[in-house]
Parts: sequence; C-alpha cells; structure tokens
Amino acid sequence: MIDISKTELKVLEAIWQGHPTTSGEIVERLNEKEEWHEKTVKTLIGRLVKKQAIDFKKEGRRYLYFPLVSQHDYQLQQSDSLIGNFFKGKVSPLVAMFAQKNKLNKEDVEELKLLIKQWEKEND
Amino acid sequence: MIDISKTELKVLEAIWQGHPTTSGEIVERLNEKEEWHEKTVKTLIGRLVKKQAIDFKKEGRRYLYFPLVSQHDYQLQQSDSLIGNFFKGKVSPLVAMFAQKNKLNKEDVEELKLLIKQWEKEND
DNA sequence: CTTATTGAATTACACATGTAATCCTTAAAT
DNA sequence: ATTTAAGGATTACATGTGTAATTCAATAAG
Repeated sequence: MIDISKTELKVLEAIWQGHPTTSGEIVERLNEKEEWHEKTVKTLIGRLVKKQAIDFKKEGRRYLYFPLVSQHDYQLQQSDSLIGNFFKGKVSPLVAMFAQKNKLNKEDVEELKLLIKQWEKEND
Repeated sequence: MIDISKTELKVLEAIWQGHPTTSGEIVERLNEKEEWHEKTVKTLIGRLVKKQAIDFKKEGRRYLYFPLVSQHDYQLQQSDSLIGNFFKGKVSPLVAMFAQKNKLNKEDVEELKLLIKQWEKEND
C-alpha cells in the first residue's frame, strides 16, 4: 500500500469525514482540532493526489476531492501490518497486552464475547 | 516516545534478539533475512544511539550495544497508538475487523476466551 | 474592462531517512 | 616498526516530510 505520512493521514482523515469536498472545507475540518495553516493543507492535499491516495474532479473553478483509499481498507492494512510484525499475525497477544495493562473495560470485553460467540457459530 | 524509522526499527529488533552485542553480530543477524550493507547498519546504529533508543559500553576497542527501549514497551506503545487513533482505544473493533476478514483461527480464539475468563475473574 | 480575490501550482527550505563511502584510530599481522 | 584490517565517526547525497510563501490563472467585484 501507499506510504502516507503522519500529517498526510490527518488530511486524509478529514476527507474521509465526508466527500467529495473542497480544500476550504478540509481546512475547516482540520482546524476544529488544531491550528492548520491553509497553505500547509494545500501542500498536503497535493501530495496525497500525487500519491494517488485521493483524487478530484473539477467543478468549475473549484476542485472536489475524494479518497481513493477507503478508511476501512487503510485501517485493516495498518492493523494487519502491526499485528503481523509484532505478534506473528495473531490478535490475542495484543489483547493480552492490553489486559495486562488494564486497558480493557467491561464494554470491550462484552463485545469480544459476542464476537467469539459469532465466530464459533460460523466456524464449527 | 522516540520516533524510530522503519529501517532503524529493523536494527533495533536485531539488538532485541540478544544483547549486549557488537555491530558485527547485528549485521549478521540482519543478513539472515535480507541483504544489509555493513555501512548502512553502522549508520543506523549511530542514529539509534543519538536518539537514545540504544546505548553501548566500550569493551576495549569494541562497542557492546544494548537497548534502552524494551521491545515490550515499544510494542505496547505502538499498539496503543494504533488502537487509540483508529478504534477509539478499544480492541474489540480491531478483533471484529479481523474476524470479518477471516483472520481469526481456532487457536487465537481459544486464547481470547482464556483472556476473557481471566479478566472476568479479576474484574468482578 | 480593470482590479481584487480565491484557488491551485510551483518554489522554498530545514530536518529526517535510506543508503553508503571516506576518514580516523587502534589493534593485529608481518 | 610498518602495514593492514576492523570498527566507529564523519561526510555525502538523493528523496521524503513538515511547514509555508510566492506565483499563476480564473472568477467575482467594482
């Protein structure tokens, strides 16, 4: 998959929020969290286009940007890579690590139980 | 935490394999998987020292390198960051994603069940 | 029609990264 | 003692990244 830098990812996430969208709107979304200089955002948008992570269609003078990489695919790819590199491709060691560090809560555990029940229904 | 680049991480992983250790040994370990030029490895070792991810003690003419960042801490930090950014800090959405993509197997699920049982014993 | 404004494209520039080569010092070999 | 080899330190250099400013083109305003 394409290599997307930290700041580029922030911009891409703003686009995932809703698209197609304009550079102005992207800047506004980003500025809800922290200060982003409009010029910086424009540069990052340009780099994302060059990397083919997003594309645009011209609507008169304005450009409407949209993602070429889905958020879901990106997250899956990144998660898969982390789990592959660190935990030999298995999720349980990661969950074990979280459990050990007290980062699991009731809700999370309930959802895990549901997922397991579901998995067992389908794989048996 | 310190920012460690892709290639630096490979070198650090070689050091985690066993330490303290020499640059020659690090080069050898790396070359088991892929071709690494000795000069390149030396450069990366230097950068890791500067970043204080590793340190060394001189043993005569030779330097013995060892990690300052534990593999466990690093993995936890990275996992935490990924889960925080992508899944609002909860592991279950990640597991759900894996389940959906058929990336769960019996063994993994059994371990998850054990972890949950354990968690429920301790948090009730 | 001329001017101001608003994007986007181009240029800038320092620091990071990937990938080495060269230099320097010290120990080993001759 | 002189040469060579081995390792670390320094230097190199293209490309990536963070962060903008400047330029260019087209539309909107006067």
